[in-house]
Amino acid sequence: MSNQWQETMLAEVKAGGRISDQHIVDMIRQAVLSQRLPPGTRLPEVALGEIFGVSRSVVRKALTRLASYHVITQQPNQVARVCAPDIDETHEIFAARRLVEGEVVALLAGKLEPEQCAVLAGHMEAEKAAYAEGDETARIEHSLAIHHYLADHSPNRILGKMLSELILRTSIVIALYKQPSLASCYLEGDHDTLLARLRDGDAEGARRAIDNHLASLERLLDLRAQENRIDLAAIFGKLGG
Amino acid sequence: MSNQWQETMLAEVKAGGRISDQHIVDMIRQAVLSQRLPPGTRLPEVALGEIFGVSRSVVRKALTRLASYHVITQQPNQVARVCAPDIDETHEIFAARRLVEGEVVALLAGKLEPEQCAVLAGHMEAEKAAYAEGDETARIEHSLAIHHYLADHSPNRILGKMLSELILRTSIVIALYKQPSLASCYLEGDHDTLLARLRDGDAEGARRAIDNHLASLERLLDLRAQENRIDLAAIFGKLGG
DNA sequence: CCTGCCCATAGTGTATACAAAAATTGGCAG
DNA sequence: CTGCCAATTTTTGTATACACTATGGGCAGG
Repeated sequence: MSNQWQETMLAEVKAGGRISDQHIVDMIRQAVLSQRLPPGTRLPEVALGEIFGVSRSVVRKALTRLASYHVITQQPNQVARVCAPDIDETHEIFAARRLVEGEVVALLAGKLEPEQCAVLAGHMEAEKAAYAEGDETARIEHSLAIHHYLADHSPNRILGKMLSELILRTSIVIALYKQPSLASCYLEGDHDTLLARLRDGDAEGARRAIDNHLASLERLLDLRAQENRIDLAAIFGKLGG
Repeated sequence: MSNQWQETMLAEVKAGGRISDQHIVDMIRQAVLSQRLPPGTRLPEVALGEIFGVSRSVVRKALTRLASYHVITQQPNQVARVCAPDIDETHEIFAARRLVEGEVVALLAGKLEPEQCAVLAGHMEAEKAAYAEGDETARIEHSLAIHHYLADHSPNRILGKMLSELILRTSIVIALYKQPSLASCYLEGDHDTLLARLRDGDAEGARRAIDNHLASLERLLDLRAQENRIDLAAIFGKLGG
């Protein structure tokens, strides 16, 4: 449990000063988003308390909220863990996100100011560059920034919040089910097509673009016969060690 | 603060036995759904603790979760209150619900077993009867049962959960903005039309039916120039008392 | 009569103690 | 060597104490 993300958080704590449950929620969410803490990771309350320099009360509040957001699972008397949705749930997450993000971009089509489009375009450029350099961490960062930007600027703020949550859950399942053979889940041109439709004010085109994008992304995952995926990993781990 | 719902809850507590935060969440949610606790109601932690016979720890956990579900609002150092969304947010809630519930019924079209349709038909009959008798409480109960049944049986469970939450939030805004002149928000035939489309397996028809239904419902509310709605209530209260 | 300040009260924020449940480890028997 | 049981440790569940913040009412001053 003495991993990388802990040190990152600790550093941030020491720099920032007072820490509230909101900060803890944000940090853990960020760590999950950027796939620094993988699905299934144990999150004991005392350990988190020591890391953040607060008592269990605050940690518990943060964990309760993270559970509401479906970032972690909490079963009675058991340690909280980062969610690890099964295959069925993964399909449902993607379907829900297609619906919600489709509506958000449809609402957004033709409503973005030029400078807002420029922000999106900037992230797209950066994403492309990061992909070219093979910097997958940076690429994910910019890809997420694009989708979160859409969520944050949704004319319907409720759909925006829903989309934020679905982006997070999508990140989790990508971390879980990404085909090991693939170095990246980059889909060349998808984001550019979307931006073009948004600029044109083509609501239905934007919806289709996002729908295609997410469908392609889902296809990049390995979502067959789950059964022993985890058991195999354990076995290989033993053999390798 | 010594209202009706408290007694109902207390009775349930004495009957049931041990109470967990989940029970508290359910009871408060139910009380909000059935409009027994109106928007803006104060929910102090100690009072709730005494009512349910638990300490603030448990109450706090329940409140944290209710805040995540947007049932209550929690601002630092202030007492929790039942949410009272403004007009803009009300429109957004309805728009989100149209999208989500539309998709749910589209997915459900042609997939319901005859006995499931019978359950729905039963609630619709009961709703109609309650309306005829002027029993608005019972009518709301059955109307909610219909929509919750759809949510609970959504093939996509994630959309189902989202719909549940949106139904709850819709109840809140109806309680807030219902035109005082209207005795009921009953829309004759809407639910029957929906059931017919579901039976026929007409996905798009079902989507349209729900969309119409919700649009009509929204139109029954008084969503003009909010400004002094609350102030007026306070003034009338003073004059009346 | 109205306004602004101050204090009493109510209520939340956080830490901590103790109890109970789950996970782990070790040893022991087969 | 394997499987099972028990003791130990880890971890969560709940209550409670104390500190801090907001709220409302009364009082002095204008």
